[in-house]
Amino acid sequence: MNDPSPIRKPSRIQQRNRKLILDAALEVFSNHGYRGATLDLIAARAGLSKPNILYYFEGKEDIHVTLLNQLMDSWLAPLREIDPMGDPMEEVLAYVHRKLEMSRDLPRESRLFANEVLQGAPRMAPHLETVLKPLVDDTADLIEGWIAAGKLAAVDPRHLLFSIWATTQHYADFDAQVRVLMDEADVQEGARAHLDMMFRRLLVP
Amino acid sequence: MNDPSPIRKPSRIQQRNRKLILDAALEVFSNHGYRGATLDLIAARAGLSKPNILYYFEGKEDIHVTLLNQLMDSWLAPLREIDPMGDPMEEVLAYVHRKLEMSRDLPRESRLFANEVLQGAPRMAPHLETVLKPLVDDTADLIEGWIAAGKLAAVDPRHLLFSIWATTQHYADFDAQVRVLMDEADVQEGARAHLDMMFRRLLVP
DNA sequence: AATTTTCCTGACCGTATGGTCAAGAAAAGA
DNA sequence: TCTTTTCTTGACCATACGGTCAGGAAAATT
Repeated sequence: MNDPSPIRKPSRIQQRNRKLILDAALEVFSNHGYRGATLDLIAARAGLSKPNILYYFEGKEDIHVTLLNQLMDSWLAPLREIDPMGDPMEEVLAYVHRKLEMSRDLPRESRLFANEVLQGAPRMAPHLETVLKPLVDDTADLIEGWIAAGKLAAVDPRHLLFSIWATTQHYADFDAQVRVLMDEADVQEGARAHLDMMFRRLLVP
Repeated sequence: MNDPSPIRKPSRIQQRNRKLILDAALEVFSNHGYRGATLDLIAARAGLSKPNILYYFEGKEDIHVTLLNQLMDSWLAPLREIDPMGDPMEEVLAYVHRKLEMSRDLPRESRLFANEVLQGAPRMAPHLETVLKPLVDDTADLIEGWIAAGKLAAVDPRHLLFSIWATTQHYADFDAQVRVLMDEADVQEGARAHLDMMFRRLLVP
């Protein structure tokens, strides 16, 4: 009479190996896309055998979905941090800076996300609808309130968010191109100054 | 004594079928990425048999590279159209608008390019170096000249280009996400107004 | 120590996929 | 018309890949 789904806290080995696998998978998926990634590659990078990978996850898709779910949280955190009580201009600019820092510190996550959306978000559509959309709707309302209060120039909040996402993530997603075109060592600082100026000028009432 | 590489003008059948194949391949590569695309899919979409595909192209990679090479031209055309004799502000804004229109009219090309660069541009690095970089260098010089003449605000020309590319291509590359977040019918017009305002405010001296 | 549970792997399987080939069908050239 | 060249395909091949399984090793539990 075995319990079909015994709720057991994961052992130390389980925690370690799942982490190893997810980290390896993030590397591989973000570099090769879903189809380009192979279990053998993930296994090799994780230092585990392929059957052992399948012991911890149900399959390739399970790993991918797990990564995407984890990603969503850390990905949207900066958006949730916007303080409705703060100064509108500074809140938005701080958000831009946080997103740019994420692009530098978590480029694999950015590329994983880009890959998924680029293919039409086949494994993430529900999450976009249930998690991202409500948050964006709230943020749009907040920004519209700030605009109505005369604190920000009149812009479409959604197009503003698109611009912020596009410009900041560009440095992670199109890194290969950026590196060809910029010899400079400090791309990050140039980007920071540029985006700060761009969004400041856009939003000043 | 057969000439090993007889320079023959392509027959009508050859022209038609190569076009069919490239169009089908563009569709498939841009939707599934390089690894996700299969010759069977391309063949089915082109209405030809798989061996026939291989009669016209040496292999999968050959098709992909051919597409990328063709892409580069049409992709950079709007940049070449910037007129050094024109009004700086209007030239840059016209470029933004052209890029946005391309994003709407040629989304497959945009996604093909994005896919390739996302994976580190493994099949396009030479082209970026030899074709894109010189053009960007020239354009950067042009913009710096305009800035020095007091016609535009002082911005880093390369970061400006990144911002233009990122924001305009976003509507093609992240279409799946845009569609979730915007119920509106006319995303294009909203984007046009938004980007016009953003870059105008950024660049006004 | 004995037993149970968890963890791990070599060998294997079915399918998908890029690519080949021999030979026939259709155009083009004479 | 006859011949040559171009075009087309069904059948086939080798490899890669996601996934399975039986059984052994290592931990944990008793």
